[in-house]
Amino acid sequence: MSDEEARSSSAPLDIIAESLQRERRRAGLSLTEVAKRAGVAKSTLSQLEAGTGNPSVETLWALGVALDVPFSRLVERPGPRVQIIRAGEGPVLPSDHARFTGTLLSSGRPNTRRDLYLVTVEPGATRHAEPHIAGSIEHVVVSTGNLRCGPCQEPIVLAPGDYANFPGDEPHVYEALEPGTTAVLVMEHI
Amino acid sequence: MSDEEARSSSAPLDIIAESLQRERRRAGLSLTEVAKRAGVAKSTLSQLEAGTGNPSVETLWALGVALDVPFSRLVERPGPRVQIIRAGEGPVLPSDHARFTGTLLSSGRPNTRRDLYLVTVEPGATRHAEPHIAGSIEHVVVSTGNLRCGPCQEPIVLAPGDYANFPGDEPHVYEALEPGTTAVLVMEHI
DNA sequence: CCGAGGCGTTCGTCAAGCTGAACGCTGAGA
DNA sequence: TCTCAGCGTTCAGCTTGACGAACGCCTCGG
Repeated sequence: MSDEEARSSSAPLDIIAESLQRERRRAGLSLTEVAKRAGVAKSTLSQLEAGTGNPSVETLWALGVALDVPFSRLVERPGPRVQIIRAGEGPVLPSDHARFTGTLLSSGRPNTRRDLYLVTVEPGATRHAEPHIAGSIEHVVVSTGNLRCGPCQEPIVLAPGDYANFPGDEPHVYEALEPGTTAVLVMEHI
Repeated sequence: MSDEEARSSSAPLDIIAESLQRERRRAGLSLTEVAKRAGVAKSTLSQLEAGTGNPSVETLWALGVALDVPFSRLVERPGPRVQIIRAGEGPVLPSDHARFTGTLLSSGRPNTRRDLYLVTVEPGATRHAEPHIAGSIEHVVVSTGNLRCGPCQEPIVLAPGDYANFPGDEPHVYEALEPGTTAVLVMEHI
């Protein structure tokens, strides 16, 4: 990339500059006011919003508190808007067992932190899932049927409406106890 | 808090110190190696892992890249392990309409970025939800019944298994078209 | 018409983060 | 046993971020 343009994605400092200004505007606050609340010099904030400067964590943290947004909102870029996936549509997870289907409903790009699946499981075969990347957590809400799932050592049984979460970074199982078992799976990558 | 102890939660610099060391160990890398990959002096990294120092964003970003973890992993604290909430249990969302109940299944602390709800809606009343904090997105998967939901201007109708997401930071509605309508709601705060 | 108050930017000064070199330490290998 | 390579820590220096004051700009209100 040449110089000033097309850098609208990569550099963290530019993302911070954008985020800082966006969040401040949305809060309807003046630069002066935010600087005062955060306890940083307004000159510092001015430079940060201009993309100049390389804030320390303490400075950025203080600004996050003053703007009342989680820290990570300031260092990452926003996303799209509306999506619908009808039952039966959407990309289907490749599965070793025909009795297990997982449909990817929502996924962020590589550095995103949660995937949303609709899974259907039929009795007769236990799906042994290999561990995913470290730190991931799986959240399961059963819609219909009964599902045994969880870490291999300590699986749990969920009925419709039941919810559980467990580590996804160690071996775990999915097994239907009734035909037509469906569940919503939120795979969270921290 | 007195001095060194019990500070295991608040200060961002301590969180960073922990995270940096944890991620480095899990990657099986030496401090020297990580510093080299990230292009920062190993003295800098040493101080950061010791909790001394207040890194700039560029430095921390480089370390995140070198460790191959998302930036936010370094500035936030890990979580618990396993949880189950049986149908009917769990804290219930206060609602203006008796015909709408939302049960909080999973939530992080204030700075967390997604809440997981099980909602049940009965026909007869439309729930007008006030906008939540900016940037939030709502993901809905219908378990049973039929649900009309979405932004006030453009609501959509979902059948069992259908999925949709829409901005949660503008007015939106939930309305059941059948008795016994239930859905899983992932409220994502970016 | 013009002074007051707020806004965001720019400039010198000072403290603090980042650096590279030197240090003590441990373990493998001749 | 001695050596050497690699580890993580500590120490002066230079660079740079954060600060406060002064500046130009705009909008009210007398």
